Amino acid sequence: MSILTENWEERLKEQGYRITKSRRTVLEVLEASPIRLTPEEIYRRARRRHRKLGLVTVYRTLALLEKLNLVQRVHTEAGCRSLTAVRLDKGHHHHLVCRTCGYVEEFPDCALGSVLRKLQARTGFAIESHHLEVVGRCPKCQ
Amino acid sequence: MSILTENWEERLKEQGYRITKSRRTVLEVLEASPIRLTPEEIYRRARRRHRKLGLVTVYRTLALLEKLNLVQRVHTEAGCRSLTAVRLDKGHHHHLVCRTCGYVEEFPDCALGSVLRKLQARTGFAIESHHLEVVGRCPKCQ
DNA sequence: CTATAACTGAAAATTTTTTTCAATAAGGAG
DNA sequence: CTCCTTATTGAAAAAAATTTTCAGTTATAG
Repeated sequence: MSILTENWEERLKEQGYRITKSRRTVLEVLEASPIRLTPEEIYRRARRRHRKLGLVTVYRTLALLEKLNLVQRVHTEAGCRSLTAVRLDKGHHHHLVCRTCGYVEEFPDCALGSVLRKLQARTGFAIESHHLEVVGRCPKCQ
Repeated sequence: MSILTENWEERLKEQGYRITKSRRTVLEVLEASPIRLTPEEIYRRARRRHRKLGLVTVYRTLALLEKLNLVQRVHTEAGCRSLTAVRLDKGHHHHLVCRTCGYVEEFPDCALGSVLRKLQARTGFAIESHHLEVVGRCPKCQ
């Protein structure tokens, strides 16, 4: 369990949300998975622990966990439906994703500071954020 | 018109595809738009020039143009449905996107070479590609 | 323990995308 | 230019993904 998700209950409570079996289960499923999962996959896995769980609740829970930055969407050319748990509480990080099995690894360093400053100067944009996704094959899938 | 899209007809023909009014119109709509567009938006604009065009054909055409790298998907937190024309034929490039109006600007320099080499060495991944999206507010929207 | 407001599941609705299939049209051969 | 083959198209239907509605349930503050 990561630094971040250790205190997920507090995070929810702080904002007035309740701690429920559905939320706990969805988060546990994502935490336990080294690979990215779609809402449907999360639903199937979560139902093994929580029989009455509905797919709708999975969607709602994912939206909440995403808003609280406990969970993130993984963007790839194949689609942007799957999600992964946020494991580092370092704030800024990106994803290294295996094209074959979906394994996701976080990495904190992107060294884009100076590139973005130049880009901002050149274009006149007020740059607010950026999103980097690195795709390859993990050691097992090579 | 960009270097790339100047010879889109040849590109299609090379691969055995035909040049049709639908394909021409969809590509023209995307080329003429400084902002990213969803399939639905492309359909609405394209129909002004090509009345009988069907939404299905827009989807099929976009899939083809994407495969041929004449068009690209723009990924943002708000969703990954919209597309933009590829304007530079420099090969590698990324997108700077306005959060407010959807204006898209390409930029070629990401300076990630050494970061990716280190990442590959550290993780054992065989890194194949990466995707960077920078979000901000364009000069007009600030 | 109780009250209350958040949360839930099921069903239905909506939105997005894909498939099917008969009709049409692009473009090479002649 | 005309014919022929085959890619392409539009419409309808189907499938897939996501969201809304609503009545019943449950977490938790007091």
